[in-house]
Amino acid sequence: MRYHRSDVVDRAITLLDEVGLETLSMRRLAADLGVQPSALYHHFAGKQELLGAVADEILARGRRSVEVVWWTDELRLVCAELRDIMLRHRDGAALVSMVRAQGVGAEEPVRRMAAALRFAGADEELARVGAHTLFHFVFGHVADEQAAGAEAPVESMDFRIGLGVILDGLSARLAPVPS
Amino acid sequence: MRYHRSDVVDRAITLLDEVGLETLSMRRLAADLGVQPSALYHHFAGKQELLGAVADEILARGRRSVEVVWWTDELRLVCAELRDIMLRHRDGAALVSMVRAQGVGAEEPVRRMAAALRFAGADEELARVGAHTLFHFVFGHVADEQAAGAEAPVESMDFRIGLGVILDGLSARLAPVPS
DNA sequence: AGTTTGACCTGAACGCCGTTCAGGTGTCGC
DNA sequence: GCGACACCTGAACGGCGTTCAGGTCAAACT
Repeated sequence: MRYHRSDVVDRAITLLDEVGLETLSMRRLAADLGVQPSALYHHFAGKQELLGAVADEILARGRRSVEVVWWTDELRLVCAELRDIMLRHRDGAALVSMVRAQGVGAEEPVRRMAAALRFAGADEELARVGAHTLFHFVFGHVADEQAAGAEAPVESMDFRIGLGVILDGLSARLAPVPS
Repeated sequence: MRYHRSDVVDRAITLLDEVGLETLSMRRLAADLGVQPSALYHHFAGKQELLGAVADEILARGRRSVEVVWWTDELRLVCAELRDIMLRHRDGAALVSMVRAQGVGAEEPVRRMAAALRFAGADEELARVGAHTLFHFVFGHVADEQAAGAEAPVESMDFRIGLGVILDGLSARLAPVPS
């Protein structure tokens, strides 16, 4: 069989769901494709780049368009959507966090949150800080859920509460109480 | 030379600062101590346990007592202190996050934050959620700083702002505006 | 139609890694 | 003096990411 870059990414995602991030190795993925490990290096410079592509593909697959009603609702929806996307794949949150921390992809979530904040009237600084704060909350929280191994609770109360806390804090900086 | 568990932990911390988390291997640590790799398994069941002990030691070394003035100041101080501790060691935040996520140590920061919140009048749920939210913010933020490789800015504006956002959100749930 | 290109792959090797195990050795309490 | 035990040796196992020189085959070009 002969593969394209996207075939390899697809199979990597399937394998990720089967065996988890820790067990997902170049050799294992190659064996799964019926190919020598060295063949993968024709498509990717290394494992980091592969995982970056996997993370970006996972994020791209979950895109939904959101009707904007009110900025805090929009951010709430974006965060809930990101949580759903992560919960769709084993170790999804850990993967995306890792990839973003190493600067090899997964920049879209932060960009989206920052854009929503700017749209809500935040200045550049607050948009940047707020987006990172939300990112660390959402992905940290979901990574915890997934590491716990438990099946995803249909609705996590803690997630809603924590998200509400941050949004309230942002709210106070965007729409200060009239004097 | 003959070593105790604590000697190994001490040397591991020094080596961590020298070579970083990625390069800190059992074999390298053993070579550094002038000992066979297998010797380490007399002190620790595996690498995870070693890293857990290292994280706990790093956290223990940074303990300061804090005079409580007002709960939001206390939390601000605790978070700033944790940030300082992490910045003292290469990849400190990444190490502690990893160790906590895998449940092999580093539970004190969350416990301390939760205790402070309970003391401020939070119920069990808000204390738990608030503590995790703060943890993910502090360690996520510092991990980003350290991954960027840049020397630690003496004072990070973004850290203060993000922390302020979360504390404001918590504040709203602890001391609701009088009607 | 014949030739060339280049995408995709092979097979072997290199130097790491964490971990296990059977057995040695020296120090400390009795 | 002696036994117990904390600490270590030395060798091996299986796995990892990565490199490299070279092979193959379909598609594009003349």
